[in-house]
Amino acid sequence: MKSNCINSQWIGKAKCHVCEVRQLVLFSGLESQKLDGILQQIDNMHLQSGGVLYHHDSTASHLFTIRSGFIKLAQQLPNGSQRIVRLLKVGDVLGLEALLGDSYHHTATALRDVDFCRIPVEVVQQLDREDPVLHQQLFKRWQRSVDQADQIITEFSTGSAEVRVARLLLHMACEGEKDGQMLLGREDMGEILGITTETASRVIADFKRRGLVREEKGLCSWCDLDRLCALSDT
Amino acid sequence: MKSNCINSQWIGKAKCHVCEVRQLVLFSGLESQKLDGILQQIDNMHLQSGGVLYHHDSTASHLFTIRSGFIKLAQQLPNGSQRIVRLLKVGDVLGLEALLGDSYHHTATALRDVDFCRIPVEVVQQLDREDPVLHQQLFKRWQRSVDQADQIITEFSTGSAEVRVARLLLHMACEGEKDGQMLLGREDMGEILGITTETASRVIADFKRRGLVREEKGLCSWCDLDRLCALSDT
DNA sequence: CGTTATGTTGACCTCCTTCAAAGGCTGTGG
DNA sequence: CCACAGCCTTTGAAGGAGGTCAACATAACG
Repeated sequence: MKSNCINSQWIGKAKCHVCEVRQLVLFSGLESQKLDGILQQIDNMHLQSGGVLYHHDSTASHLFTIRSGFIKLAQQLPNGSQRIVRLLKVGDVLGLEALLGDSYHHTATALRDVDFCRIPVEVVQQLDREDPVLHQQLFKRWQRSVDQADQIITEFSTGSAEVRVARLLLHMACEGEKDGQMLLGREDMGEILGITTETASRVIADFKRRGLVREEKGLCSWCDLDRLCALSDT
Repeated sequence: MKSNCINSQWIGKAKCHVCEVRQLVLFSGLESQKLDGILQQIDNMHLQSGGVLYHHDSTASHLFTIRSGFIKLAQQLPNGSQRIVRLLKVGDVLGLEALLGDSYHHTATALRDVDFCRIPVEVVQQLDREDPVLHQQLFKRWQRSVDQADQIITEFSTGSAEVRVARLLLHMACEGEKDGQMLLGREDMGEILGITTETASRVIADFKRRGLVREEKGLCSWCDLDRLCALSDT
């Protein structure tokens, strides 16, 4: 077990130059020789569904980049419940606030088994000073966080429950892996969409009856993108 | 009239070294001599309530920083209505996406008369390359955008209408000017909180009857912070 | 095989939306 | 100065969507 990652499993040192998501991840713009120097500081790790990468308010010492799987960022509400504020997938970076010396602003939890790289904040800070390419990459990642938050507001917190669920399914279908997109648990759906677990369940069950989606052990084996799309901008 | 700012009024060249919000705005960390060189490129402008700083999807050629007043950032929804995704006040920076060569991601509108500075993106890009202090400032501004978006999700898009309105009033009271905080129009409230204009009106009217707030020509002349606070984390 | 977590469904009731109309404030023109 | 238009706020009535609470089903697991 490593600090910061609770119950995560260490896989090995990062191999960014042969990484299949090279085009997506943080160091995609760096030249190979520059890259080699820093690889030994980056850990390639695995965490199973439900595992926590970091907790809200804990000291932010690393940035993370997702190699496979999904991660949710959640914040605690004053009344005790929690709200999911971001849904992250392959190529996304989390923990940028570490660069400012802040504590983490969210609790990051794996929605299914994830592979990710864990990068010490000092490594990124140093590269940021030296390399204008990474520098610009960081701007892009930050902007991406903003855009994703805006999406949660406009798509997932606006409109009827039915419409929100339809948008979420479309989102997962587009962003998801090719073979059978994952279907979120009803509770997670509720916390993303600002509705109750029961309502999420009712809508999904209704969609299944209407033949809009088919579910096979937690996976969405098929869904009618056209009709969902039509629903989503009502 | 200047490009990008519709019906805005030009006041003069920026005088960052004597700016009363110096501590807040983007260039607060720069040394004076460095500052002098760039001031002639920064315009100090005024826009009256309802005026538009920039439109969604228009070419992003400037960043903006607010010297006084309030600005809302809104996005169009597929069905035609709009949703406010951010509420900006003195010291906040908007239009950061310009640094990435994007178009603006929102429409920025003055909620009341605003003074702001308009900075060409090239100026910031150049300083960003030369000055590590500004560089770090930009990270901070981007993170602030993220935090503000998260706040819209957790505080303004979660809970009952009453609770949301209470949180919004508290937000305006804390962030607002000292002498009589402004009260938003009911339509704006609705678009921030994800409720209808009528519901916003009903809640405010009810608050007034219960003695939680007093309104005098668009200004909130008084409000019971304690009771609002108690309401807000229900 | 009981236990626990998760999904589904029903009944009821509350809160919010919708549609409609009336009241108030401001600015404009006669 | 008054009348009127236009905009925003307020209020009412009705209906519906979603929340709440509870029961039951199902699957995973020790």
